[in-house]
Amino acid sequence: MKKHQTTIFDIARELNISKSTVSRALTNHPNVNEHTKKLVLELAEKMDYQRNMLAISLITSKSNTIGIMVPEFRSSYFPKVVVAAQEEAALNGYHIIVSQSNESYETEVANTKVMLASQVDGLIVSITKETLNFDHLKVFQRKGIPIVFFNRVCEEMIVPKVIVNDYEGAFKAVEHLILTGKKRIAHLTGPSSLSISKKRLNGYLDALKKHDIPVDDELIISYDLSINKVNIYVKHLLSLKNPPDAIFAINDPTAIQAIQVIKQHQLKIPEDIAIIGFSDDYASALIEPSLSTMSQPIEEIGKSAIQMLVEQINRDVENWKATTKILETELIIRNSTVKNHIAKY
Amino acid sequence: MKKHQTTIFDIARELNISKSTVSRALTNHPNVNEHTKKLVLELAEKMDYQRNMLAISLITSKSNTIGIMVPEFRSSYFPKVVVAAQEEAALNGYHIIVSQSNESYETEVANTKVMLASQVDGLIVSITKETLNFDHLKVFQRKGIPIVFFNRVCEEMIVPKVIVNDYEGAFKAVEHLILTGKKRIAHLTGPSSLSISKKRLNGYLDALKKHDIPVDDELIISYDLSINKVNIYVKHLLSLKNPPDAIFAINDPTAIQAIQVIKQHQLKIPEDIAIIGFSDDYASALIEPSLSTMSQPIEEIGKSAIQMLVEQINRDVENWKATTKILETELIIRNSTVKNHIAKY
DNA sequence: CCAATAAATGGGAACGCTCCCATAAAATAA
DNA sequence: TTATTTTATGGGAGCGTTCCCATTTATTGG
Repeated sequence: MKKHQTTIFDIARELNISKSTVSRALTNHPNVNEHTKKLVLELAEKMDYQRNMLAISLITSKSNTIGIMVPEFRSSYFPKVVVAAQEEAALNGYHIIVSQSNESYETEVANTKVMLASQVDGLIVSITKETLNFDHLKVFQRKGIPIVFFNRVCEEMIVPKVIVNDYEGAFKAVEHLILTGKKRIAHLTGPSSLSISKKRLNGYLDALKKHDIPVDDELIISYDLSINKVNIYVKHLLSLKNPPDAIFAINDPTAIQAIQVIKQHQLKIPEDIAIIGFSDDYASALIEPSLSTMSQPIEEIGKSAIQMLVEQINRDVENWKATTKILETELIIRNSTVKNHIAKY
Repeated sequence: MKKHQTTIFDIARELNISKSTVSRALTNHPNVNEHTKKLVLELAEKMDYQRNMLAISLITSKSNTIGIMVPEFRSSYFPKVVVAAQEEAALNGYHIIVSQSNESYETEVANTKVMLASQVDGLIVSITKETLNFDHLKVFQRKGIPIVFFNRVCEEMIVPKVIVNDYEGAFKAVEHLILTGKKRIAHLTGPSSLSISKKRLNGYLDALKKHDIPVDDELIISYDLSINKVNIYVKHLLSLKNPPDAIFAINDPTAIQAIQVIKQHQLKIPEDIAIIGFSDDYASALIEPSLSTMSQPIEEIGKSAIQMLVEQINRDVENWKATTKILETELIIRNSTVKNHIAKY
């Protein structure tokens, strides 16, 4: 049980002045006697006084808190975004409260209530793979609390978004595989409810089309992103009568898992089968063989999302903007697609 | 600018009843007419009502917020702890606010003020490598706000702590190197201000002593944990007239970096030089050669810290306990110390 | 049918602070 | 010296709740 915390009233009593004067001294208000101010400041220090942001937030109806909602923390992607967002938020005088929904729609909805109750001034969110209904997020718009989406965005809501050019990233990844001579390229993708799945799939399809490679539905596997299932699907691909000579995985964890399976099958990477991922996770450069991938500017994503959110927070609801910031991806060639490639990084 | 948020007063006005009745309906108080309650609940739902935790926290002087202070987010260790802590906190009805001090004492002190102003109910903290004075943390004790340390603890403060058995972990790691036949074992350690550095160093020394291996100060390098400096020190070690045949690194990022350098020097791992780390980072199993390491129960650490903190929060200050929970490490043998070892994991 | 008890409701204070308005004290102008 | 401005201070309301006490309304017993 917390003790009584020193309040401006305690200081006022001690100094025999009014709480108003103490408040002024503490907030650097011009109308205070320098001497009084000094006394107050010294006593405040001595009494371990710390202003109660709860009370201030209540008055100003501004909590200086930004909520961050992410679907999971298993891959390194979301933790990295959160870290970058936290830093940028701090620079802007906000602190963050983070909720993670474990890819569950129900949890996401529940977390939404917590955010509301905590009086967040704004929200940056990446939805779960299950989220199809967005009423729980639209509440925020109605209440005049801005939202910025990143990575996994809601297409039907007209709000700011920060994404990477998934289509083009996928296109470049697949084209890279083609240019290294691969002809039967499989694609391990996520659920079609996520726009990133759709966009990356389209990039994949269009790259094949451009190079006149026929699309084989057998080689396109859409799964729920639970990493332990990758084994099954990769084994399945390898067991086809006409197996793929390359795999484009929707993200690096998937690709890394695929590499493990392929190594167990004694196949040579990239000669027998090449692999490319998406996101450039920390481990991708370290794994053997090192993983070619499309890098995303993850820190930039977290930072931009916060910046766009802070702008919205400071705007009246009528002046809300709904710009979508599209960041570019970059092809990182490593040994999983090109033997003995000397990596830039 | 946020709009006016629905309050119990708005609901009361609409229904022509008093705010007290609305409050009772909303909090499941026994003394409300079932019918009134139903009306209130329905209208609350319709008006997107959400209780204002700020106001409630102000009254109850309980914010249901736990502060987490960590020194950095570059290694995967602290993010993992934070994620685990967040989950456990949520289970206990708390949300967390995280601050990261970037290994700066000044920032740590500043963050401390934010925590206080945010009225956290408790704090779990791992100090920076620079922190030698603990006044900023002792304030919390005086105010009756409990602290639990983890990983990098403050020895002079008598509060609960969650650590791993660093001494024994180091001892086992070094003994493992000795048992694989290594005789000149270097140690890359952190600054001596951190108790983990001291304890791991002692484990290292005692393991050598037990096996009658002379200590060579030339082989013990203490550095500030900025990962880019590892290159310099490892190169230095390799250039010695009598270079080491093994390295025990204080943590996995250091070990991984060391592996990169050693590979550049065309030395064979583990034949020419073996490496062992500490913590079992995600990348350690994936790197080539895979890294032997002492695994720590990271999730367990975050979870325990929160549990111990919550217990303290619910106790009166006079009954505060100061138990130290020591978790065990486990030797994970991989290819950086034993050629072609079939890993358990 | 009226007193006594139970159930339901209303109103005020309080949490710690800021902000506005009123007042008091000091400094300047007439 | 008195009026006027400036500077410094005090007091009250309000932010959105909960909690306590008082009051009203409904229910039960004699």
